[in-house]
Amino acid sequence: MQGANRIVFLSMAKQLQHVVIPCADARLFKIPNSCAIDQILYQLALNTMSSGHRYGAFLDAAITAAKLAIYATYLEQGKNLRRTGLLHHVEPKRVKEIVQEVQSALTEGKLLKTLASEEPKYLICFPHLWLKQYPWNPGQPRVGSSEFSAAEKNQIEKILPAQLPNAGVITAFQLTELLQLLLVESNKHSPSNQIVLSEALEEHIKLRLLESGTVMQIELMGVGSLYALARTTYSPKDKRERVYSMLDDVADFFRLMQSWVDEQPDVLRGLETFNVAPERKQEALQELDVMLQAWADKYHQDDGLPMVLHMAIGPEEE
Amino acid sequence: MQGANRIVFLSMAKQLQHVVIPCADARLFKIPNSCAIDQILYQLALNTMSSGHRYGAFLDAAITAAKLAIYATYLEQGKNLRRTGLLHHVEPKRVKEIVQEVQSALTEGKLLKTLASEEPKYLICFPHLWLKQYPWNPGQPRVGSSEFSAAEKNQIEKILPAQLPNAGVITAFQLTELLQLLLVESNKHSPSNQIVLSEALEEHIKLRLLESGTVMQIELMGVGSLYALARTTYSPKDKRERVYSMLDDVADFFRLMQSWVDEQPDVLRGLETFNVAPERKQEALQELDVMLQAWADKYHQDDGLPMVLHMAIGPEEE
DNA sequence: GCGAGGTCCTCCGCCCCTCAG
DNA sequence: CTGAGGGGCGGAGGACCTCGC
Repeated sequence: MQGANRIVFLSMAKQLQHVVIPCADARLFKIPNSCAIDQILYQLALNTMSSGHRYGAFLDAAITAAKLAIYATYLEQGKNLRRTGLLHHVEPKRVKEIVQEVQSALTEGKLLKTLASEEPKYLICFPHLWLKQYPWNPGQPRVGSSEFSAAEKNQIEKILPAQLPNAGVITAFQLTELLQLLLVESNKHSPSNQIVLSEALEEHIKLRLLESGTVMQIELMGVGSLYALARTTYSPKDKRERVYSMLDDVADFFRLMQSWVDEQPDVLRGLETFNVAPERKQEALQELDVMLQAWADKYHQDDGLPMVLHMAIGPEEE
Repeated sequence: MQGANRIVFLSMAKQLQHVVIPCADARLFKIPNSCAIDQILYQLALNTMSSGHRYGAFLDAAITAAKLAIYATYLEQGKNLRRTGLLHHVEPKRVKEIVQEVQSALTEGKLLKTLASEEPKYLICFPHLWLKQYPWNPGQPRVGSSEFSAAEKNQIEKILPAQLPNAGVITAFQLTELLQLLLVESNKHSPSNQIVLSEALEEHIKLRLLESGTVMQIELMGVGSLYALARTTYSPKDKRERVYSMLDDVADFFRLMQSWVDEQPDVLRGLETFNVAPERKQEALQELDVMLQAWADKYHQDDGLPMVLHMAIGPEEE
């Protein structure tokens, strides 16, 4: 393995631009026999899972939400296990476990299995860990491993893109080590919910990192692969910012609508459906935008009650 | 059992107004370590489960949503089982099962476990079935069972509220029979997803019916209970209409925001935060309402493109 | 790389029962 | 009617392996 005069052939450094079928509306099919909640759940699942969360993580989050709902009922029903169980069709024994789990989360700070803000930590934190563990300064060889001769290292570097973060190029083994380390750190941070890095999980994470363009794979003919850090942040799509805004908006919109259902004062729901002439569409949207801002400005007063307004407008469905 | 001169004492006909702890914000606790998606899931769980859906039904719906997301990825990835599995950390074998399940739902019309499909039909349809099976006409005795003497029947009827649907009063046994029948009908309608009426499930449904005020229980001292239909519709809270509107709004708002993320044309997102003086609040909200309608009217044109606008405004969180 | 097949373990959604306060 | 035990079944998430293409 240790390179004598072995010839290192490099395939194109590829950023794994996989064939993505131009089937952008794959996700738009109508769910047969569904209601509004089903639609919302589907939207959530799409956003969650296509941003890199595991399938199981989404299910866990949904289960956690349901457990919290059970806990809320439990409190509302005067801490009556049996009754709560009956209302939700859950075994009283199970209700008790759930209540204890939620309580220990609320008081002792134990963590529930939520999506915990962000993308999976092992994806978000990965670039930072790499930069820390394998720093690189201009002038040094990128390839740290002693498996390669100076000539080989040179050859490898030639094929790398010009603009790379200041991080070393590492071997497959080192990559696995990094992932291992990441999980250990992550587990240290949250003592419950211990994750073990199974082979299956490792492969999943590697594919996510490659597919998102965070990591770049350099194939060496016959002797495995090297890996380079391509970006300092994990970002599955460049729409990231917009996706976050969307989810925040939806969550807060939901909260407001719930207040509206509960007939809280000072909450207004607006719903307008109408038809607009195509040629006046832009004009209309622009006028609305200006109008709203003017309205908010007009009534704004620094020491007043903080208010928030959410709005979305677009073509009607069907 | 068959009544001779047995004295039938009735406890107060009770509509089971159970003690509800004035802990209306039980459901408002902050989820530790959560993100927007977690909040949305929690809102969904609360609404789903407090409207009578089973705990397991919500989980099933979430699982179905995740399966659909997997199917979407599968299509996007050019029908590559292994890759899809890797991306979402699911066994390829499992992916295959999921794909087949979704496909047979889309093509053969097999039903997925959505909330709509399992919409507590057994709650919604129950009053109608009762009316059909045990009709009652003014003048007849309400109590059909031959277990009771005319005097006893009279005694029972005196205790009933004045305004009841035109349905007979039935025994516990007949109630169970009704539930049984309901499940059979429901299963006939959807050959997959067979539900069996276990004792636990029966108790769950009965409590839901009582707790929602759909059914009324009349306790006979020592000799079991009778049941009367109190309303012709199942409505857990009187907020039902508003809840539906909310969920529809949120789902459609979500759809529009998704279009905004994808930078579709003609989609506008609006977000305004500002402070308003308490004394001008009402004025401001009213002006906004009027302004929006005027705006929609101004640009409306019968043969134009159908557009929809969603808005919610209220106090900011915290 | 891909699909197809098999095996294992564990958790948990459900089902039922009893008994003491 | 409540809590607190008991026992049991089945499905499915998760992980592992080999084989043939």
